[in-house]
Amino acid sequence: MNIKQELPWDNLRFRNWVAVARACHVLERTLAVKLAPLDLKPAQLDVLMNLYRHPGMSQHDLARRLLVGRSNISMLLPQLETRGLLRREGDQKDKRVLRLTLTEAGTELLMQALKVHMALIEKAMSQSTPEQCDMIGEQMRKIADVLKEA
Amino acid sequence: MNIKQELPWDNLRFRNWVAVARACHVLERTLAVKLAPLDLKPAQLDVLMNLYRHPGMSQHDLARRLLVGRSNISMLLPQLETRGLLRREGDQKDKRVLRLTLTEAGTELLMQALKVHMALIEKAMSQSTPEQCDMIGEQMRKIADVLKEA
DNA sequence: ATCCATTCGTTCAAGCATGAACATAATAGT
DNA sequence: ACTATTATGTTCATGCTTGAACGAATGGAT
Repeated sequence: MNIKQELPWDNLRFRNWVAVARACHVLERTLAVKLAPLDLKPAQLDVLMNLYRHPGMSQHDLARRLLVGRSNISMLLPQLETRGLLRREGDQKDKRVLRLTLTEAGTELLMQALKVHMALIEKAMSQSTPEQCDMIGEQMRKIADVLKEA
Repeated sequence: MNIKQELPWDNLRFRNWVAVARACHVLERTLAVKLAPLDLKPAQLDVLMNLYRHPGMSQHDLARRLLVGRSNISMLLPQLETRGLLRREGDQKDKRVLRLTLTEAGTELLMQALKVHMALIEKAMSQSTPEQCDMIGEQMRKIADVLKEA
Protein backbone atom coordinates (compact mmCIF):
# COMPACT_ATOMS: atom_id res chain seq x y z
CA MET A 1 0.00 0.00 0.00
CA ASN A 2 2.06 2.83 -1.30
CA ILE A 3 0.57 6.03 -0.05
CA LYS A 4 2.40 8.11 -2.60
CA GLN A 5 0.26 6.78 -5.39
CA GLU A 6 -2.81 8.12 -3.63
CA LEU A 7 -1.44 11.58 -3.09
CA PRO A 8 -3.41 14.31 -4.78
CA TRP A 9 -0.53 16.06 -6.49
CA ASP A 10 -0.47 13.29 -9.03
CA ASN A 11 -4.19 13.49 -9.50
CA LEU A 12 -5.38 15.29 -12.57
CA ARG A 13 -8.57 16.70 -11.15
CA PHE A 14 -6.94 17.84 -7.95
CA ARG A 15 -4.12 19.74 -9.61
CA ASN A 16 -6.42 21.37 -12.06
CA TRP A 17 -8.88 22.41 -9.40
CA VAL A 18 -6.07 24.00 -7.45
CA ALA A 19 -5.41 26.09 -10.54
CA VAL A 20 -9.05 27.14 -10.61
CA ALA A 21 -8.98 28.16 -6.97
CA ARG A 22 -5.77 30.12 -7.44
CA ALA A 23 -7.10 31.96 -10.47
CA CYS A 24 -10.25 32.88 -8.57
CA HIS A 25 -8.24 34.10 -5.62
CA VAL A 26 -5.96 36.24 -7.72
CA LEU A 27 -8.79 37.78 -9.70
CA GLU A 28 -10.75 38.52 -6.55
CA ARG A 29 -7.80 40.30 -4.96
CA THR A 30 -7.05 42.22 -8.12
CA LEU A 31 -10.65 43.28 -8.40
CA ALA A 32 -10.60 44.56 -4.84
CA VAL A 33 -7.61 46.75 -5.65
CA LYS A 34 -9.09 48.12 -8.86
CA LEU A 35 -12.42 48.77 -7.17
CA ALA A 36 -10.87 50.69 -4.29
CA PRO A 37 -11.06 54.09 -6.07
CA LEU A 38 -14.83 53.68 -6.21
CA ASP A 39 -14.88 52.84 -2.49
CA LEU A 40 -16.52 49.54 -3.31
CA LYS A 41 -15.67 46.00 -2.29
CA PRO A 42 -16.27 42.95 -4.45
CA ALA A 43 -19.01 41.77 -2.10
CA GLN A 44 -20.79 45.11 -2.41
CA LEU A 45 -20.50 44.99 -6.18
CA ASP A 46 -22.17 41.58 -6.10
CA VAL A 47 -25.05 43.12 -4.20
CA LEU A 48 -25.48 45.93 -6.70
CA MET A 49 -25.29 43.56 -9.64
CA ASN A 50 -27.97 41.30 -8.26
CA LEU A 51 -30.27 44.17 -7.38
CA TYR A 52 -29.90 45.56 -10.87
CA ARG A 53 -30.91 42.28 -12.43
CA HIS A 54 -33.60 41.43 -9.90
CA PRO A 55 -35.20 44.59 -8.52
CA GLY A 56 -37.53 44.10 -5.59
CA MET A 57 -35.61 41.17 -4.13
CA SER A 58 -35.93 40.41 -0.45
CA GLN A 59 -32.83 40.24 1.72
CA HIS A 60 -33.33 36.54 2.13
CA ASP A 61 -33.38 35.97 -1.61
CA LEU A 62 -30.32 38.12 -2.01
CA ALA A 63 -28.47 36.14 0.62
CA ARG A 64 -29.31 32.84 -1.06
CA ARG A 65 -28.24 34.15 -4.42
CA LEU A 66 -24.92 35.35 -3.06
CA LEU A 67 -24.36 32.09 -1.18
CA VAL A 68 -24.04 34.00 2.03
CA GLY A 69 -25.71 34.15 5.44
CA ARG A 70 -28.68 36.40 6.08
CA SER A 71 -26.81 38.21 8.80
CA ASN A 72 -24.16 39.12 6.30
CA ILE A 73 -26.73 40.99 4.26
CA SER A 74 -28.06 42.69 7.35
CA MET A 75 -24.59 44.00 8.11
CA LEU A 76 -23.85 44.93 4.53
CA LEU A 77 -26.95 46.80 3.38
CA PRO A 78 -27.13 49.69 5.85
CA GLN A 79 -23.80 51.00 4.55
CA LEU A 80 -25.02 50.98 0.99
CA GLU A 81 -28.38 52.44 1.97
CA THR A 82 -26.72 55.27 3.90
CA ARG A 83 -24.64 56.03 0.83
CA GLY A 84 -27.86 56.35 -1.10
CA LEU A 85 -27.11 53.48 -3.43
CA LEU A 86 -30.22 51.44 -2.68
CA ARG A 87 -33.63 51.61 -1.01
CA ARG A 88 -35.22 49.21 1.45
CA GLU A 89 -39.01 49.39 1.47
CA GLY A 90 -41.28 47.18 3.53
CA ASP A 91 -43.56 44.89 1.60
CA GLN A 92 -47.24 45.68 2.12
CA LYS A 93 -48.49 42.11 1.91
CA ASP A 94 -45.77 40.54 4.02
CA LYS A 95 -44.58 42.93 6.66
CA ARG A 96 -41.53 40.82 7.39
CA VAL A 97 -39.76 41.29 4.09
CA LEU A 98 -37.90 44.32 2.82
CA ARG A 99 -37.95 44.95 -0.91
CA LEU A 100 -34.61 46.11 -2.31
CA THR A 101 -34.12 48.42 -5.26
CA LEU A 102 -31.19 50.38 -6.65
CA THR A 103 -31.33 54.15 -6.66
CA GLU A 104 -30.11 56.28 -9.54
CA ALA A 105 -26.82 56.77 -7.77
CA GLY A 106 -26.55 53.04 -7.17
CA THR A 107 -27.11 52.26 -10.83
CA GLU A 108 -24.60 54.92 -11.79
CA LEU A 109 -21.92 53.53 -9.50
CA LEU A 110 -22.70 50.01 -10.63
CA MET A 111 -22.05 50.96 -14.25
CA GLN A 112 -18.67 52.42 -13.38
CA ALA A 113 -17.75 49.37 -11.34
CA LEU A 114 -18.87 47.05 -14.11
CA LYS A 115 -16.45 48.71 -16.50
CA VAL A 116 -13.63 47.84 -14.12
CA HIS A 117 -14.88 44.33 -13.54
CA MET A 118 -15.44 43.70 -17.22
CA ALA A 119 -12.01 44.96 -18.20
CA LEU A 120 -10.41 42.66 -15.66
CA ILE A 121 -12.31 39.60 -16.81
CA GLU A 122 -11.65 40.40 -20.44
CA LYS A 123 -7.97 40.59 -19.69
CA ALA A 124 -8.02 37.37 -17.74
CA MET A 125 -9.98 35.30 -20.23
CA SER A 126 -8.69 36.85 -23.41
CA GLN A 127 -6.46 33.87 -23.97
CA SER A 128 -9.32 31.43 -24.17
CA THR A 129 -11.25 30.83 -27.34
CA PRO A 130 -15.02 31.34 -27.16
CA GLU A 131 -15.46 27.58 -27.30
CA GLN A 132 -13.07 27.02 -24.41
CA CYS A 133 -14.70 29.82 -22.47
CA ASP A 134 -18.16 28.33 -22.90
CA MET A 135 -16.94 24.90 -21.99
CA ILE A 136 -15.42 26.22 -18.80
CA GLY A 137 -18.63 28.01 -17.87
CA GLU A 138 -20.67 24.92 -18.57
CA GLN A 139 -18.48 22.69 -16.43
CA MET A 140 -18.48 25.20 -13.59
CA ARG A 141 -22.25 25.44 -13.58
CA LYS A 142 -22.38 21.66 -13.33
CA ILE A 143 -19.99 21.74 -10.41
CA ALA A 144 -22.07 24.30 -8.56
CA ASP A 145 -25.17 22.21 -9.14
CA VAL A 146 -23.57 18.99 -7.99
CA LEU A 147 -22.27 20.57 -4.81
CA LYS A 148 -25.47 22.35 -3.97
CA GLU A 149 -27.11 18.97 -3.55
CA ALA A 150 -24.37 17.72 -1.28
CA MET B 1 -24.82 54.47 -27.80
CA ASN B 2 -27.10 51.85 -26.34
CA ILE B 3 -25.79 50.98 -22.93
CA LYS B 4 -27.61 47.67 -22.85
CA GLN B 5 -25.34 46.26 -25.50
CA GLU B 6 -22.39 46.89 -23.26
CA LEU B 7 -23.88 45.23 -20.20
CA PRO B 8 -21.90 42.24 -18.99
CA TRP B 9 -24.75 39.77 -18.70
CA ASP B 10 -24.68 39.43 -22.45
CA ASN B 11 -20.94 38.99 -22.46
CA LEU B 12 -19.69 35.48 -22.84
CA ARG B 13 -16.57 35.83 -20.80
CA PHE B 14 -18.29 37.64 -17.99
CA ARG B 15 -21.09 35.14 -17.56
CA ASN B 16 -18.75 32.23 -17.68
CA TRP B 17 -16.37 33.75 -15.18
CA VAL B 18 -19.26 34.32 -12.81
CA ALA B 19 -19.86 30.59 -13.03
CA VAL B 20 -16.22 29.95 -12.13
CA ALA B 21 -16.42 32.23 -9.12
CA ARG B 22 -19.64 30.63 -7.92
CA ALA B 23 -18.25 27.12 -8.25
CA CYS B 24 -15.17 28.15 -6.28
CA HIS B 25 -17.27 29.72 -3.59
CA VAL B 26 -19.53 26.71 -3.22
CA LEU B 27 -16.67 24.27 -3.10
CA GLU B 28 -14.80 26.35 -0.53
CA ARG B 29 -17.84 26.49 1.75
CA THR B 30 -18.53 22.80 1.32
CA LEU B 31 -14.93 21.97 2.11
CA ALA B 32 -15.11 24.04 5.28
CA VAL B 33 -18.12 22.03 6.45
CA LYS B 34 -16.57 18.66 5.64
CA LEU B 35 -13.30 19.66 7.27
CA ALA B 36 -14.96 20.77 10.50
CA PRO B 37 -14.79 17.31 12.14
CA LEU B 38 -11.01 17.48 11.83
CA ASP B 39 -11.04 20.94 13.42
CA LEU B 40 -9.33 22.32 10.35
CA LYS B 41 -10.16 25.26 8.11
CA PRO B 42 -9.43 25.39 4.40
CA ALA B 43 -6.73 28.01 4.95
CA GLN B 44 -5.02 25.77 7.49
CA LEU B 45 -5.20 22.84 5.12
CA ASP B 46 -3.49 24.97 2.50
CA VAL B 47 -0.67 25.60 4.95
CA LEU B 48 -0.22 21.91 5.71
CA MET B 49 -0.29 21.00 2.02
CA ASN B 50 2.37 23.50 1.13
CA LEU B 51 4.61 22.48 4.02
CA TYR B 52 4.33 18.87 3.01
CA ARG B 53 5.43 19.63 -0.51
CA HIS B 54 8.07 22.19 0.43
CA PRO B 55 9.57 21.39 3.82
CA GLY B 56 11.80 24.07 5.26
CA MET B 57 9.93 26.97 3.75
CA SER B 58 10.14 30.36 5.38
CA GLN B 59 6.98 32.13 6.45
CA HIS B 60 7.53 34.71 3.77
CA ASP B 61 7.69 32.07 1.05
CA LEU B 62 4.60 30.40 2.44
CA ALA B 63 2.70 33.68 2.38
CA ARG B 64 3.65 34.36 -1.22
CA ARG B 65 2.66 30.87 -2.26
CA LEU B 66 -0.73 31.19 -0.57
CA LEU B 67 -1.29 34.66 -2.04
CA VAL B 68 -1.73 36.04 1.41
CA GLY B 69 -0.18 38.70 3.66
CA ARG B 70 2.75 37.89 5.89
CA SER B 71 0.78 38.93 8.94
CA ASN B 72 -1.82 36.35 8.09
CA ILE B 73 0.79 33.63 8.40
CA SER B 74 2.02 35.08 11.66
CA MET B 75 -1.49 34.85 13.06
CA LEU B 76 -2.15 31.42 11.64
CA LEU B 77 0.95 29.42 12.49
CA PRO B 78 1.01 29.65 16.29
CA GLN B 79 -2.31 27.79 16.46
CA LEU B 80 -0.97 24.97 14.35
CA GLU B 81 2.33 24.91 16.20
CA THR B 82 0.58 24.71 19.56
CA ARG B 83 -1.45 21.78 18.26
CA GLY B 84 1.81 20.07 17.44
CA LEU B 85 1.18 19.97 13.71
CA LEU B 86 4.31 21.82 12.65
CA ARG B 87 7.67 23.08 13.90
CA ARG B 88 9.22 26.52 13.52
CA GLU B 89 13.00 26.48 13.78
CA GLY B 90 15.26 29.46 13.34
CA ASP B 91 17.64 29.35 10.42
CA GLN B 92 21.28 29.32 11.48
CA LYS B 93 22.60 31.32 8.57
CA ASP B 94 19.88 33.95 8.50
CA LYS B 95 18.53 34.60 11.95
CA ARG B 96 15.51 36.41 10.62
CA VAL B 97 13.82 33.48 8.95
CA LEU B 98 11.95 30.60 10.53
CA ARG B 99 12.09 27.25 8.76
CA LEU B 100 8.79 25.41 8.77
CA THR B 101 8.32 21.64 8.80
CA LEU B 102 5.41 19.33 9.44
CA THR B 103 5.47 17.02 12.44
CA GLU B 104 4.31 13.43 12.35
CA ALA B 105 0.94 14.52 13.69
CA GLY B 106 0.72 17.23 11.09
CA THR B 107 1.41 14.80 8.28
CA GLU B 108 -1.12 12.40 9.73
CA LEU B 109 -3.84 15.03 9.94
CA LEU B 110 -2.97 16.26 6.47
CA MET B 111 -3.54 12.80 5.03
CA GLN B 112 -6.97 12.58 6.61
CA ALA B 113 -7.88 16.04 5.38
CA LEU B 114 -6.65 15.25 1.90
CA LYS B 115 -9.02 12.30 1.70
CA VAL B 116 -11.88 14.70 2.36
CA HIS B 117 -10.58 17.29 -0.05
CA MET B 118 -9.93 14.76 -2.78
CA ALA B 119 -13.35 13.18 -2.44
CA LEU B 120 -14.98 16.57 -2.78
CA ILE B 121 -13.01 17.52 -5.86
CA GLU B 122 -13.57 14.13 -7.43
CA LYS B 123 -17.27 14.56 -6.93
CA ALA B 124 -17.22 18.07 -8.31
CA MET B 125 -15.16 17.35 -11.42
CA SER B 126 -16.39 13.85 -12.12
CA GLN B 127 -18.57 15.20 -14.91
CA SER B 128 -15.64 16.56 -16.88
CA THR B 129 -13.62 14.43 -19.23
CA PRO B 130 -9.86 14.31 -18.61
CA GLU B 131 -9.38 16.49 -21.69
CA GLN B 132 -11.83 19.09 -20.44
CA CYS B 133 -10.29 18.98 -17.00
CA ASP B 134 -6.80 19.55 -18.35
CA MET B 135 -8.00 22.35 -20.56
CA ILE B 136 -9.63 24.07 -17.61
CA GLY B 137 -6.48 23.78 -15.54
CA GLU B 138 -4.38 25.09 -18.37
CA GLN B 139 -6.58 28.13 -18.91
CA MET B 140 -6.71 28.89 -15.21
CA ARG B 141 -2.94 28.79 -14.92
CA LYS B 142 -2.76 31.26 -17.76
CA ILE B 143 -5.22 33.53 -16.00
CA ALA B 144 -3.24 33.47 -12.79
CA ASP B 145 -0.09 34.31 -14.72
CA VAL B 146 -1.68 37.16 -16.64
CA LEU B 147 -3.10 38.73 -13.48
CA LYS B 148 0.06 38.36 -11.47
CA GLU B 149 1.73 40.76 -13.84
CA ALA B 150 -1.09 43.28 -13.52
C1' DA C 1 33.72 50.27 9.89
C1' DT C 2 29.47 52.75 9.39
C1' DC C 3 25.30 54.09 7.57
C1' DC C 4 21.27 53.08 4.65
C1' DA C 5 18.04 50.24 2.50
C1' DT C 6 15.91 45.90 2.41
C1' DT C 7 13.99 41.69 4.29
C1' DC C 8 11.59 38.77 7.76
C1' DG C 9 8.57 38.20 11.28
C1' DT C 10 5.30 40.26 14.83
C1' DT C 11 1.72 43.18 16.72
C1' DC C 12 -2.25 45.90 16.50
C1' DA C 13 -6.64 48.06 15.04
C1' DA C 14 -10.11 47.82 11.63
C1' DG C 15 -13.30 45.60 8.51
C1' DC C 16 -15.91 41.28 7.10
C1' DA C 17 -18.25 36.94 7.43
C1' DT C 18 -20.34 33.56 10.26
C1' DG C 19 -23.62 31.16 13.32
C1' DA C 20 -26.47 31.37 17.32
C1' DA C 21 -29.99 33.67 19.72
C1' DC C 22 -33.64 36.73 19.35
C1' DA C 23 -38.03 39.49 17.92
C1' DT C 24 -41.62 39.97 14.85
C1' DA C 25 -44.80 38.39 11.36
C1' DA C 26 -47.13 34.88 8.69
C1' DT C 27 -48.98 30.18 8.16
C1' DA C 28 -50.80 25.68 9.25
C1' DG C 29 -53.20 22.43 12.27
C1' DT C 30 -56.57 21.64 15.47
C1' DA D 1 -59.93 31.27 17.47
C1' DC D 2 -55.62 29.47 19.34
C1' DT D 3 -51.45 27.38 19.39
C1' DA D 4 -47.30 25.67 17.14
C1' DT D 5 -44.32 25.97 13.42
C1' DT D 6 -41.99 28.40 10.01
C1' DA D 7 -39.94 32.56 7.75
C1' DT D 8 -37.60 37.18 7.72
C1' DG D 9 -34.53 40.31 9.42
C1' DT D 10 -31.47 42.00 13.35
C1' DT D 11 -27.99 41.75 16.95
C1' DC D 12 -24.06 40.00 19.06
C1' DA D 13 -19.70 37.47 20.05
C1' DT D 14 -16.18 35.11 17.60
C1' DG D 15 -12.67 34.34 14.30
C1' DC D 16 -10.27 35.47 9.95
C1' DT D 17 -7.76 38.68 6.92
C1' DT D 18 -5.67 42.81 5.95
C1' DG D 19 -2.50 46.82 5.99
C1' DA D 20 0.33 49.80 8.62
C1' DA D 21 3.77 50.38 12.03
C1' DC D 22 7.39 48.27 14.38
C1' DG D 23 11.92 45.67 15.81
C1' DA D 24 15.53 42.80 14.53
C1' DA D 25 18.75 41.01 11.19
C1' DT D 26 21.08 41.22 6.72
C1' DG D 27 23.56 43.19 2.86
C1' DG D 28 25.58 46.83 0.25
C1' DA D 29 27.74 51.42 -0.50
C1' DT D 30 31.03 54.47 0.70
